[in-house]
Amino acid sequence: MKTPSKETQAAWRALLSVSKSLVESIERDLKAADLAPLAWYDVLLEIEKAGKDGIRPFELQERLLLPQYGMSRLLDRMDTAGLIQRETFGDDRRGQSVFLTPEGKAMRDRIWVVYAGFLADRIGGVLSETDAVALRDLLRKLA
Amino acid sequence: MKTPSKETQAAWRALLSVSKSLVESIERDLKAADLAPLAWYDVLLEIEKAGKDGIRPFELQERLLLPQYGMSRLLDRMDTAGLIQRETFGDDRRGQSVFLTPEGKAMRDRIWVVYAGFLADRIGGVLSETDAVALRDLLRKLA
DNA sequence: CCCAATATGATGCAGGTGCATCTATATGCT
DNA sequence: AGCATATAGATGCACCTGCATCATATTGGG
Repeated sequence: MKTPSKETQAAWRALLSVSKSLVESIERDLKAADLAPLAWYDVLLEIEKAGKDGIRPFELQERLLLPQYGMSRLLDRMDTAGLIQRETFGDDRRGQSVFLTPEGKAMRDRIWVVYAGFLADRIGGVLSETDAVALRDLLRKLA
Repeated sequence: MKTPSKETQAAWRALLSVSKSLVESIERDLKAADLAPLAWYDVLLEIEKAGKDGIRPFELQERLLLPQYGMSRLLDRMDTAGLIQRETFGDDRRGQSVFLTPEGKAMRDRIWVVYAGFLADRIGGVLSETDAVALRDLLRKLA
């Protein structure tokens, strides 16, 4: 049987526990500030980056690594919350294009205040620029 | 507003996406082999490490970073699946001690075959020992 | 000794996720 | 054109998770 080295196992355990702790931490911060969760931020950001033509749900799925049904329901909730709009368009009547509402844009901005603080504090405050680059490079090897 | 550097943001995005992808990947492998999910493995391992006296649920919560109700229900399911046993004991009649059944031990062993292969392949195969140590150290700074 | 505070674990409810499947439209092969 | 296949997105169902709260047992202060 293939057996991973102690170093491999230690790196993996650190990866699991650190990412879990950090995600839970930022999610708590967002909830405490009455803001939407991280997944919503990612969607809001992608839509905003897409610009005035909006973006197709299936493109969002691919970029954010969500399953199709997951994105469908996430967009449902964000729509209900008034943060996005979905419009069918003539080109392909199966599809739709997703846009931010002003409230969606405002929500992204408010989340970013908390999120940026978290990143600057919990990551920027702990890792030097050199460390951050090294970490990113090591993680990329795993991708 | 505090703004995290580009390097900080890139490291964070890599951390999020790599840990997510790897976890989904091992979960898929386990499911494909008809085995229990990762969280179950962690519990089975901790119980086994605890030895013949078993382990208390609240100790499992602390070690595995699960909320109390999460561990309570996880143990319910594992009990129903016949992998563990819970016994109340005289010392503190609020509490209980958790033990592996033979099936639980067997499940842990079978999961480890898949899990070890995954780690050796997807991490050990990609990172040198030096890389693995460096990654672990960088992640520890974030903990 | 008694009562408030604390610790251990369980549970009702609302909401989120995975899986399979469904509907509707578009494309391609003959 | 006609029909099989593929693509975009929605949804029913079972299960899982978070939150609040509960029940029970223990501890500590007066």
